[in-house]
Amino acid sequence: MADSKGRYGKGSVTLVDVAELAGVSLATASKAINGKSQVRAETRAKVLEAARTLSFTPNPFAKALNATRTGTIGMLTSDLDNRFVLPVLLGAEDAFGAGSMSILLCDARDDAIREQHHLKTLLAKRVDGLLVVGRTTNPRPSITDGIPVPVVYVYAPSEDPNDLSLTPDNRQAGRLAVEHLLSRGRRRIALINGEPSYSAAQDRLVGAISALDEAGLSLVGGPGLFGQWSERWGRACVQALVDTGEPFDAILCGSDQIARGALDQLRECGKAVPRDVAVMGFDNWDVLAEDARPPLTSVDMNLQDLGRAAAQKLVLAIDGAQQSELLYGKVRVVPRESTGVL
Amino acid sequence: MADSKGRYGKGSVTLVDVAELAGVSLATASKAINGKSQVRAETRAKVLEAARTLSFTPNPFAKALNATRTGTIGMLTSDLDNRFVLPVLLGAEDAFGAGSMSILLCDARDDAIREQHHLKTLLAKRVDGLLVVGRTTNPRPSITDGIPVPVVYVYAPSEDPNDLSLTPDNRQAGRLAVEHLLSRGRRRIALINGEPSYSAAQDRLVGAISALDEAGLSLVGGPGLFGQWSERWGRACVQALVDTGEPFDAILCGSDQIARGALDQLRECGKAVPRDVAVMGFDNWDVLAEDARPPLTSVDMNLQDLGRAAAQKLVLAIDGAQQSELLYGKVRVVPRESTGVL
DNA sequence: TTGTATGCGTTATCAG
DNA sequence: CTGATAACGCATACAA
Repeated sequence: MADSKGRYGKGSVTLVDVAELAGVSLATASKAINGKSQVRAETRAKVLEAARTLSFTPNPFAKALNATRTGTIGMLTSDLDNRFVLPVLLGAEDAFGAGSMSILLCDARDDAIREQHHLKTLLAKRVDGLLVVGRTTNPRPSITDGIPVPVVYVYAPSEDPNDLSLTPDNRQAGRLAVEHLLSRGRRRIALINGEPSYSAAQDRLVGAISALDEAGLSLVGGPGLFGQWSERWGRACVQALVDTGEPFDAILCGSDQIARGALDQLRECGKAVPRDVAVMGFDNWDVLAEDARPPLTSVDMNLQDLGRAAAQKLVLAIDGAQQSELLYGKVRVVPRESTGVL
Repeated sequence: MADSKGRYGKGSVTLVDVAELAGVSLATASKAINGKSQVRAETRAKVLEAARTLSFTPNPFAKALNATRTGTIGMLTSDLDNRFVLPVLLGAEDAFGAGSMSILLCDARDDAIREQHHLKTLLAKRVDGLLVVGRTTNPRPSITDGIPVPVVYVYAPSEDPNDLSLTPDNRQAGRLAVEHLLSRGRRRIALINGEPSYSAAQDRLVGAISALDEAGLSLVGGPGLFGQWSERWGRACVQALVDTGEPFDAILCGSDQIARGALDQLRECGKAVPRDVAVMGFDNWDVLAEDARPPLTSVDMNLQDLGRAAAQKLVLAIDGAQQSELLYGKVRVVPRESTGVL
């Protein structure tokens, strides 16, 4: 806060002012305010009262000069302009805010040079810890070496297994998706995947196949249907699938966007969803999923929880709890009409 | 940075260490590093060299203790979980980053209590200025009163005309949209609008009508087509429009989502786009617009530029340039196939 | 229980 | 040009 004149700096009220008004010494005022035990209750009350009437706010810089903690953490994002980092950011902000930590935001625009620069800046500002948020779930280079504070990697795990990373469980996502379709009585499932360079695409495929395996089934059209994360790709694949004449009763799509394309094309091909074909996607992007025709079943990656968990881990690490592991965030199926009546 | 042992605090290298190594006094070292003129070039070189070998980084808190500036600004968002604030955030981050200012991020979750709390926190951290980012373009309550630092409002302008606000020019957006359609030879234009409680919806309508007026035209179906920002609403309106039998050759949609719904329904009604009907939306949301069938013409609100401009204004204000006005950010039409061949 | 004195790392003001 | 030295606001060891 500021003084009555609404200014910082010279004009603002300091501990000395509070002490003066309370009629005690600087040291006593400090102890009273910081809840130290060696001060009479009565005195403490006086000080607190004085602090309140002056609307005293301790200068964080003077404080940080002695303390080891600064109460701020650095958030280093690779690409803010990405709808996946937003929920992570949100979750982290939520968790930190609850613990009265502030977050310093830096975005690297997916550029290593900028990342180095921002890293320097954050460390210069003496952040207590670092949260590194990736652009994809592909493992990314570690920055932990030589960094004097704890680092937690979210979304994109670190390549170094000695680091602490949190990433959504894409294998489990693939598995759950298939299990959901199986539970709806589907047996001939095709998978229209996204870009092969994304480990999310690969991992979901692995999960899906293993779930199918256990049921003695395999993917209609084969496991190699990689392409783009776009509606266009979804449409093209459905058309190709129909053209082959191979029967199928479900399409698992690598993303909600792909699923939207698939839905459109199925309609044009005269296939009813979910009667003839069940369709589901990944990400549970509400804007796309809820207004699809019919509303789209999707796997929610629980990104906000992931961000929250990462923040909590970081706080723990700052408090000295050394951890190094790769943690997988829980995911869940959100059923809607596209895979059958509820 | 940290010392060779990679720690902060007691272990880290200070200006004293640098001075010692360089064989000069503390004061001289300080001047040399801060580029003060009263120091021999030779001496300066020595100091700089020493600083480099020790990888000295000035302690920002000690610095801030004397200075009035802290080099950080507070960003107070109303709702991070909103795709419109992201570009604004990005632009601001970009502008601040270029000027070596850091941004402290706080999200109020659209809750006044939380906002007050975060405001307090930010001020306690002695931010040099505040950027308040709204959730919609509806004017929002001012927080400027009693705040000891400059405040700039982005996206949602302040209700107080004495504040400095930046908001996208929605009227101009409506006008440009209509002018674009007119330039494509369309004369019978309908407007499917979003929620009436959004001033964005109202302002765009005003702009559209005035442009039509000047051409001696008026909206097909009347100006009252308010509803939701959803595909569903777009579909419903198109159906209703077709049912009335009233002829139309263009549909201006309040958002890209609405436009997507409109496109879908037009196809089902056997209307070809853009041959029979031109369609355009607002926001230029790439994911929706580029993959639409056909790709959707849309008005880009230039949110990232808006954020950048706001950041620059804030820096100016921090430097003492008092300003108080409501600035409108430029918007632009991004033509795609849905309004005609290019 | 309270007060005094000192240090945290830097910048700024003076002398030299 | 350079170097002591006093702030800056707070916490804390130590003395009373």
